[in-house]
Parts: sequence; structure tokens; C-alpha cells
Amino acid sequence: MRDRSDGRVGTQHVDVAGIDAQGRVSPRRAPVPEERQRDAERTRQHLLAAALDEFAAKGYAGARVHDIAAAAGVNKQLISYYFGGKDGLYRELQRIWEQREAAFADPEVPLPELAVRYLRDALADPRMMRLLLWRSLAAESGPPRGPGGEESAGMRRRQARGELAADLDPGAVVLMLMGAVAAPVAMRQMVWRVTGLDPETPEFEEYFAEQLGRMVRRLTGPDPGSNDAGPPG
Amino acid sequence: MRDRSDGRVGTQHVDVAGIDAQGRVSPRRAPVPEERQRDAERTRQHLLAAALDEFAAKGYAGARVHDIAAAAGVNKQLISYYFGGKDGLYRELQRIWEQREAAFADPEVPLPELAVRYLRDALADPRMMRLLLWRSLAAESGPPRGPGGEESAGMRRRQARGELAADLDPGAVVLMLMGAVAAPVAMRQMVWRVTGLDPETPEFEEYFAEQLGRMVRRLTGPDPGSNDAGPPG
DNA sequence: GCATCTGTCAACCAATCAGTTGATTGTCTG
DNA sequence: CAGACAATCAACTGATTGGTTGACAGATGC
Repeated sequence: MRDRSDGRVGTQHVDVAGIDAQGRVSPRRAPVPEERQRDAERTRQHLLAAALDEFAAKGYAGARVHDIAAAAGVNKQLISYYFGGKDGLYRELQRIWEQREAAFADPEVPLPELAVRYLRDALADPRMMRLLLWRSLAAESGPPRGPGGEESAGMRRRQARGELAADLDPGAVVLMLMGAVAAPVAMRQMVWRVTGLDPETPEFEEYFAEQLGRMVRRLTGPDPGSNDAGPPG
Repeated sequence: MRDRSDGRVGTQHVDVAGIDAQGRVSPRRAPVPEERQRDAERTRQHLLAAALDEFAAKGYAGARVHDIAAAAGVNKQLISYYFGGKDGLYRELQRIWEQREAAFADPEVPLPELAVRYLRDALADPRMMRLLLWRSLAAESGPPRGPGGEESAGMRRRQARGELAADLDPGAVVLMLMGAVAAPVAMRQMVWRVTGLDPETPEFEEYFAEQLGRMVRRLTGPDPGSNDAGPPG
């Protein structure tokens, strides 16, 4: 047995929440009173945090296991030891992300707020969004997998509730919102050219969140004035 | 002299239009009556076309000069010979793209049509969009370069003309439209999950073009009915 | 307190890959 | 047609890079 990750596949033993927005590892590891010199879980988390930085920054092909190990402060062999190699480390990151992803998209919160929430999340820590984009671009083309058209269930409920204009298709709206949220991450230099703002500043976040909210409100219902300017005169 | 590209820097000797949407090389090369065995310009174009495919598919880090040369049907050394290496080939592609880019964004065509035009262009041949996305993701973070906030000049004219709602900032609208157009290219699997359509089919193109047009029309002026349902009142 | 397992590392290895070298052959020009 | 130059290729090279090996040392249990 030379790959410690084999036994973990399918389980969720990883401290998913242990990686904060700055990539630091949370110190809470209950059964360990003082700092040990050797701590498998701590090393795993350090590697995962460093890998998230590296893969988000350079993508899979551009990432270097040497750099990940160096950033984690451990020997690069431990990547093979814990995750079975670069590929396993990458997969583990994606697995963690898919777990978190499910917690989003509450169908009760109004659409403009939901969009803005996604935006702020992506801007506060663009690494996951970047990971998604890298993966999407790298995915070789071919027939789509999995069930299709299911994601818009909550959206269709919104529409039935009158929260979305009748002549708009929920799928298209979701797609456009995804694009709008991803745009500042996917096309950073475009932000500068188009708005004159640095996409990483809080100024831009406030500006674009406000604007995105307004735009989404215009997609809600046949009367755009009813949501942000009172009933029409 | 071992790099034929040195003498070309700054000039535009390349048959930019010679690469069509399918990556084929146009056969028109005026002063050549029959097929020669050796043809520098033809080889250059073959390499550029193959490079566009390869870089768009895998990005810079993932692209392999060997594969580019093989797809072009020539020896890989010719990449160094004509372009000074992988990097020079990549730069040349970007240079070509920047030349074409300028031809877009006519401030006279209505905004919904402009957005739809961009969308159809991106869907018909996603390679340039993919190139842009790869480059954006790979660009290391840092202070933005070049002049900022200038791109929205035409948009501001639209707003003054009343084509854009007064409470929306042109920059934010452009950014969102960019994201919406890029979304089907940048997040292909999302299209399938959200709409149930294959993003490469004409069905999807018609569907999303129609929907995008409707959404953009809702961003034009305080009265959404004024643009697609005649004058108000 | 000793044996065993787990965690860690330095050094090594094989594969990949961009780029170079030197030779070969088509093409043009006088 | 002959010399010169342009275009092309097969083989080689040096540098990365992901992964493996074998040793060693901290932790753990008896």
C-alpha cells in the first residue's frame, strides 16, 4: 500500500471547512493538545490549501507539484503519499468543491439577492471560480454527460411565483447570471478596460454588485419599475 | 539568422483572413499557379491554423508544439524557423486576433443586436473566445496595464441616446454582456445542466440568441416595452 | 524501553518536451 | 545548368517534471 488516498475514496474525512478564504488552515484539530512535529491531517490540509492556490492560479497543466509542496512546506513526495499524485490531489479538490456547491441556491431568497450573493462569494475568493473555469476550458469536447436541464427547477418555481418575466426562460437567465458573475474573474483585464476599476478592490465589488442587482431586477416581471421605483404611475 | 519571425515583428504580412472558421487554409495565393512542394507562406498558414486549434483546445501550457506541427503536416522545427518557438507562435495568434477585434463594436447598431451578433460569432467559432479565456486565466495577477475605462465610450453614447437605462452604468452592462456571451463557451457543461441543450447545436444558438436579445432589451430604458412593443402609452 | 508502524525526506529515475544542429533537397536566378 | 539561397527534416540535447525508492525518525502500543 503506497497510496494513502485509496482508503478514503468515497468518504468525507477531509476537513472541508478548514480552508478559509485566504488559504490558511484552521488550527482546530480536536484530539491534539500541542503542536506535534508530525501530523498527517495537518499536512494533508496544508497540501490541499497550497494545491487550491496553485491550481486556481495556473490550472492543472500549468500547476507544478514542486511548487505546491514548497508552498505547503513539505516534501513533494507526500503528494503521492497522501493523494496518489498530482491527479489525485486535483480530484480531491474538485470533490470538496462539489460538496460545498450543494449548499447554495436557496429557492426562497429573491433572485437579485441570490445573484449578488454569488457575485460577492466569487469576488471574495475567486479560487473556486477559477478552478471551475480552468476545468471547463480543459474539458475536452464531446457529448454532454449526466442529466440535462435539471438545474433550473428552483428557477422555474421562481417564474411560477412571478419572480421572473414570463417571456424569459429560466435556463437562459441562469446561464447569463453565471456568465455575469464569472466575468470579473474570467476576464480581469476586461474589467479594467471597461469600468476603470481594479476587479479586486472593494470599490469594484460594491459597484458591480449594485449594478448586477439592478440588472437582475429588470428581468423580474413584465414591469421593471415595480421592484425598485414603486408602482408605475 | 535562425528565426524568420524576427524581421516580421511589427509588420502584418500574414494572411489574417486566410484562416476560416473551420481552421482550413484558404487556397488563394495569387502568384502561385500550381502546387509547389515547398511554400513558406502555405506552411506558415498551416502552422497558424493548427496552432489556433491547439491553443484554443488546451491553452498555452497544455499545448504541444509536436501536436501543432503534426496537425499542420510539417516538421516541428519549422515552428522555431518561422515564429521563433512556441511563444512566438502564440504571440502571433494574439496579434492577429487583436487586428480583427477592432472591426467590431459599431456604435450605430442597436445594443440587443450587437450582443446577439457577438454571441453568434462566439458560438460559430469559439476558438478565439477560448483563446481569450485561456489567456485571461493564465495572466498572473497584478496591477492592471494600459488605460482604463475607455472601452465604454460607445456605450456612453448609447446611453445618451436613450438606448440604455439611466440608472445603469455602461461599463457594468458591457461586462455582463461579455460574461453572458462567454458563458456558453467558458462553461459548456453548465449549458447542458441548465438548459438541457448541447451548446454546439444550432438549436441552442437560436434559443440563447433569442433569450439574450430579450434580456438586453429589458436593460434599455426605464420602459421595457418601448423597444419591442412600440412606443409606450 | 523496545518493536513496529506512520510520516517525512533527499536523491534518483524515466518520460516528456521545447528547442538546436547539421544535413538534404527544392527553387530561383543569372 | 550551376551556384546560392530558402525550406524542410531527422536526430539530438538539455531542461523540466511527475513520480519512485530506500532510508530514517517521530509516534504508538505493549
